[in-house]
Amino acid sequence: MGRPPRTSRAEIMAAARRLIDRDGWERLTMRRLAAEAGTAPTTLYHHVRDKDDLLTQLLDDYAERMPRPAMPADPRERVIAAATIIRETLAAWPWAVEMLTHDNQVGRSALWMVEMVLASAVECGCSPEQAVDLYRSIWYYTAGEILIRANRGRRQAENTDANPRDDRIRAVDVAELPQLAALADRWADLTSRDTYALGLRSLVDGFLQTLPTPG
Amino acid sequence: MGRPPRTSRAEIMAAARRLIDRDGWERLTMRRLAAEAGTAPTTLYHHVRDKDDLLTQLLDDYAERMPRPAMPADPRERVIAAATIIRETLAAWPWAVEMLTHDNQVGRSALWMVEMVLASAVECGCSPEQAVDLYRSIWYYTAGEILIRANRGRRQAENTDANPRDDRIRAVDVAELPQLAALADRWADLTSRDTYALGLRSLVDGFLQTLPTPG
DNA sequence: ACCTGAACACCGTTCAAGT
DNA sequence: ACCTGAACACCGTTCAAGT
Repeated sequence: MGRPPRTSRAEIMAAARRLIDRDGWERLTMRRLAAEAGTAPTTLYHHVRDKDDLLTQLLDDYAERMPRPAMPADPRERVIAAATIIRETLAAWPWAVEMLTHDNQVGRSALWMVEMVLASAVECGCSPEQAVDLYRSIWYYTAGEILIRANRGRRQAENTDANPRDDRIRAVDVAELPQLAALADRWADLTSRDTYALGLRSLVDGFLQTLPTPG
Repeated sequence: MGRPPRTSRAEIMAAARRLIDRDGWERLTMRRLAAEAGTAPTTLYHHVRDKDDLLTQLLDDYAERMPRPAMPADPRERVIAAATIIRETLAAWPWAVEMLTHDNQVGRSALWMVEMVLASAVECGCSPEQAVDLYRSIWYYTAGEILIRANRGRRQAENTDANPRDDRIRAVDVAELPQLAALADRWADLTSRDTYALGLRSLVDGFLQTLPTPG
């Protein structure tokens, strides 16, 4: 029962996706993955170099599935739109961001979005160098937003009556920290709103405004 | 030899700091920490609830050591200055950011910096809600920058001749990705520059510019 | 060629037992 | 009260042996 390859790369990847979607990204271990794929843990090492290699391949596969919707004609709006797609794609799979900050390569199949930001920025009047600077600023902002938001969600799930975490904000010294004290009650609400678009637009507008207007 | 407490919280924290500074944040384990502190791993659990608790205490201690330099008079410059201090403080200890995105509470002793941003933003003409939005945008940008930069450094160290990682950018399709192709040779240089201040200023300027000018 | 069990060198944490 | 060894339930990875 078994001379032809019984376990394929595709099967392993599919099992990994199932595992992540069902149990969460942090529960993906080689041993559990092997169980999910129906093989021995050691067999996996015939198809991937190590766990890092597995994750990289997983990420590339995911990036390939990313939608490539039509882009607005206005270049500035195109920068915004491209960033928003990056953000929405990654927000749906926040583990990918954790991966991206660790193995910081965007993956071949996501490069078209980097290109989109760069080309649009140049159309807005940026030099190539400035385009890279803008792209990097947007990426920092986006990666930070997703990471923090993802872990916020996870923390909220754990935040039972037994271990409340917001006491620090609540018990704030009114004299020394008046703004925080005044906002303490509304802090949870205020920080749970989605303000990604607002900050993104501020960043892009603020960056482009320093350039000489074309024409 | 041993009825009075031989191991104190302070000793454990000092050992943890030594371990992190010497071997790096990812090498901090309960077992290694115990060895460094000269006790049994199980003894640690008398002084901290679990590893997460240890890290939180470690972070609070660190935040307390943070400098509180004089702030500029101009409120907009104060926003910039406060953010820059956050960034510089955390950049010196990047593991803290990783911690912060996981256990997303700034720590009591860092709250004065949040207050600084909020109060300055209000002085710039923000409503309290807008001040929170600006603070959050800045925090996303800052956290992302530090995380990505920290892991960039780590990756560079590992990037031997044997496993080059920049091939993706180099082997880019000139027809489909012209901007990237044109920048390929300079990509490493361009992305290693420190552009934190530039992006921060863009973000703050872009945000504040949408407000009605006071006076 | 492909798969496997046993083994190595680790983790965080609990708990009954020691002083 | 404070500390401890043994143990539990895990990790990623290697390697010699099996079909």
